[in-house]
Amino acid sequence: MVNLKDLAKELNVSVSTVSKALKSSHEIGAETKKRVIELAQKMGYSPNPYAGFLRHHKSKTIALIAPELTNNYFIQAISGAESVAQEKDYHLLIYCTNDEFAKEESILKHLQNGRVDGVIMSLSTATQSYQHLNDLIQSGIPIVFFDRICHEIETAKITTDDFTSGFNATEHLILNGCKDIAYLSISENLSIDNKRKQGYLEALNKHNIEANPSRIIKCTGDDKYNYKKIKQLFQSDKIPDGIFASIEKLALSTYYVCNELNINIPKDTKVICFSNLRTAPLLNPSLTTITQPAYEMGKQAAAILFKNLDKKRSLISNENIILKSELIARDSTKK
Amino acid sequence: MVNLKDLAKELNVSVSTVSKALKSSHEIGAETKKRVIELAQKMGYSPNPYAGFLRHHKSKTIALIAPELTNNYFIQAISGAESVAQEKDYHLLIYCTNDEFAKEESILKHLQNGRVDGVIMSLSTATQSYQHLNDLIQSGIPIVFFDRICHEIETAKITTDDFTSGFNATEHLILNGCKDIAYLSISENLSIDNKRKQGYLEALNKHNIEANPSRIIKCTGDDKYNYKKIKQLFQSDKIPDGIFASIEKLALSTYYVCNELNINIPKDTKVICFSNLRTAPLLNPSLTTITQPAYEMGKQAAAILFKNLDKKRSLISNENIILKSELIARDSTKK
DNA sequence: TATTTTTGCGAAAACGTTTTAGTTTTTTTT
DNA sequence: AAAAAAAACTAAAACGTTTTCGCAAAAATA
Repeated sequence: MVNLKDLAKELNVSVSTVSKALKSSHEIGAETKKRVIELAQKMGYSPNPYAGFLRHHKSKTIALIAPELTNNYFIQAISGAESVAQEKDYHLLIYCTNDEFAKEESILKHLQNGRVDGVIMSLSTATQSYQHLNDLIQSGIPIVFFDRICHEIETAKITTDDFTSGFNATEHLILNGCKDIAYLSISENLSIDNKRKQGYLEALNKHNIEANPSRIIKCTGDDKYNYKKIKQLFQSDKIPDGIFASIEKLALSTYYVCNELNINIPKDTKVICFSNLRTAPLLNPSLTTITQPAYEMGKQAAAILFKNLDKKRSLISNENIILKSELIARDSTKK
Repeated sequence: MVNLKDLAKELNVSVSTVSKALKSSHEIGAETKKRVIELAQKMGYSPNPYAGFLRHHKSKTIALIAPELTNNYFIQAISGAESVAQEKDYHLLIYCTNDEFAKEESILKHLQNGRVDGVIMSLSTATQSYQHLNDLIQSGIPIVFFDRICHEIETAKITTDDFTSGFNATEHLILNGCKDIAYLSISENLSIDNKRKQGYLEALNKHNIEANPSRIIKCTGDDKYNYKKIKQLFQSDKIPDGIFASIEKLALSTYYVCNELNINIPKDTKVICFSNLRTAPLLNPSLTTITQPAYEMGKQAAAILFKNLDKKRSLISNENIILKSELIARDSTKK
């Protein structure tokens, strides 16, 4: 790997001359500049990013932390963030917490030493304390949250209109004839889950349907467990005539359960869920979804982070950016 | 951000003492070690990764370059690589080429300065020359290829048994009654595509079916274009009774076309494809797939890269690791 | 007790940049 | 012609580590 010293020696000039020539400083004569630039080109010189860091303390790198990677929502968000990073000539580190609090803590601790200039993240479902987040921010590294945000921390947060979407989803089921709707919850720790649930409750309330606490099913990150839980739901005397799944995989588990138990969707029970599944129209039956603008959310999260990185101060002021989700009605909720 | 100097000043010892104490060097007395470690803990010291790089020239970072991110195969592979990186205490940079050659070139050029210790990559469909790959390797940064590999470069390559799988897929269609099978090709530049196609041709040959060149449909990265091309195929006088799609999205386009044209799968035409779609069993009809062990491929690619990073020399010796794909028969190819 | 060895620590160089503060030479101004 | 200013370049410090070398004091050995 060729460095400034190599170039300097070859040209019989000093290292500082080479450095300045490459930055086209006015201190260097036209002739010298030309020679330096040509040789640098020829020898394939590229400044060492880590040496540069030591001077100006900018790593040109950001991190994105997600609870899962193999998830249609997150991968689209990552893709959005990646596109902005690439455009800004930044580098993007990816970390996955696997929805484990310990891993989330450990990852954040590893980032406290200046490896990255900023962080974009979505909380793990297991996260209930926020010390690790505050620590990172205190050490001068800003965080922007998206989707699974942390209200307790002052910074920018990108979400969708979860309450409204939860309300609309539930009302959509009601308007299609559902009277006994179950809500599949992913985690009480998550604000998005709570908002969606509140929308659900509000819609029931508006339509004078009494909310039944036993119809709020607490699911987890474990597919097997969820499957069992949902199966129980459909093996009881009275099965719900509508399912509102807070996240995609809970709806898919519902599909599998209904397949096994020979329950017809949408005749016996209707299903709607938050989802970024591209094959939703091709499912059997096609799945009614509330689709979040995941790619756009990733883009905006990155954009707002970069906007703040340009400033001096590392604290990002509190800001809630709320994008709209789209309800796409398909056969799984047909009357 | 607290550094060694801060700790040294606070404890009235030298910087080198602090450094050694933290590495638990035998040169430092037990008492001093304890004081240093305790203060470091208290002040939240974490060594600056970039300063360290300058000494030992290890960035503890690798890059993964993929042609797309929003793709079930690649995201699983990324997830596999991420898990290994995290286990090895490495950091993973993600880059997406969008299947553009220029972007692939530019990304690789940006990595030549030592930002990463190694690269895991899958070629863009547009890549036909390999200078940029050789340049990177020449500059001391090893590359491991997975799936969309480059035969022309000596290094480790992780693939699946594409020829055999292509053969099996085609034979599966034939055994289910297909006599006129179209192959949807994604790019002639890609070795995986060629291998799959050869498997297809070999199966036809074995079963005494004459290969028809017009049944090899050259698709691209553009969904709209592919849709049109496939639609044409199904609007001709004689439609194929079997479709073997080289990649997932071409099968999905086929589903959409058949939906629109009211062509019944599997009655009118059967469909099989390479796919890592988790909802394949839930599609209408459920989709017969050849599923690659994507997560495992990502893991192995990372593992073999790390194994070589431990060694001194940066050249990875030629090695072809071939994993098995699995054909999962579902309704889309039912007799 | 005199000598050697060990222990515990510090000074300084090195990694590859950038930047500040010179220094020399040339050019311009008075 | 003397003084000032500008141009073109260099030396050296700095960023935060690690590591080599050196040195003094203490401990072990002769």
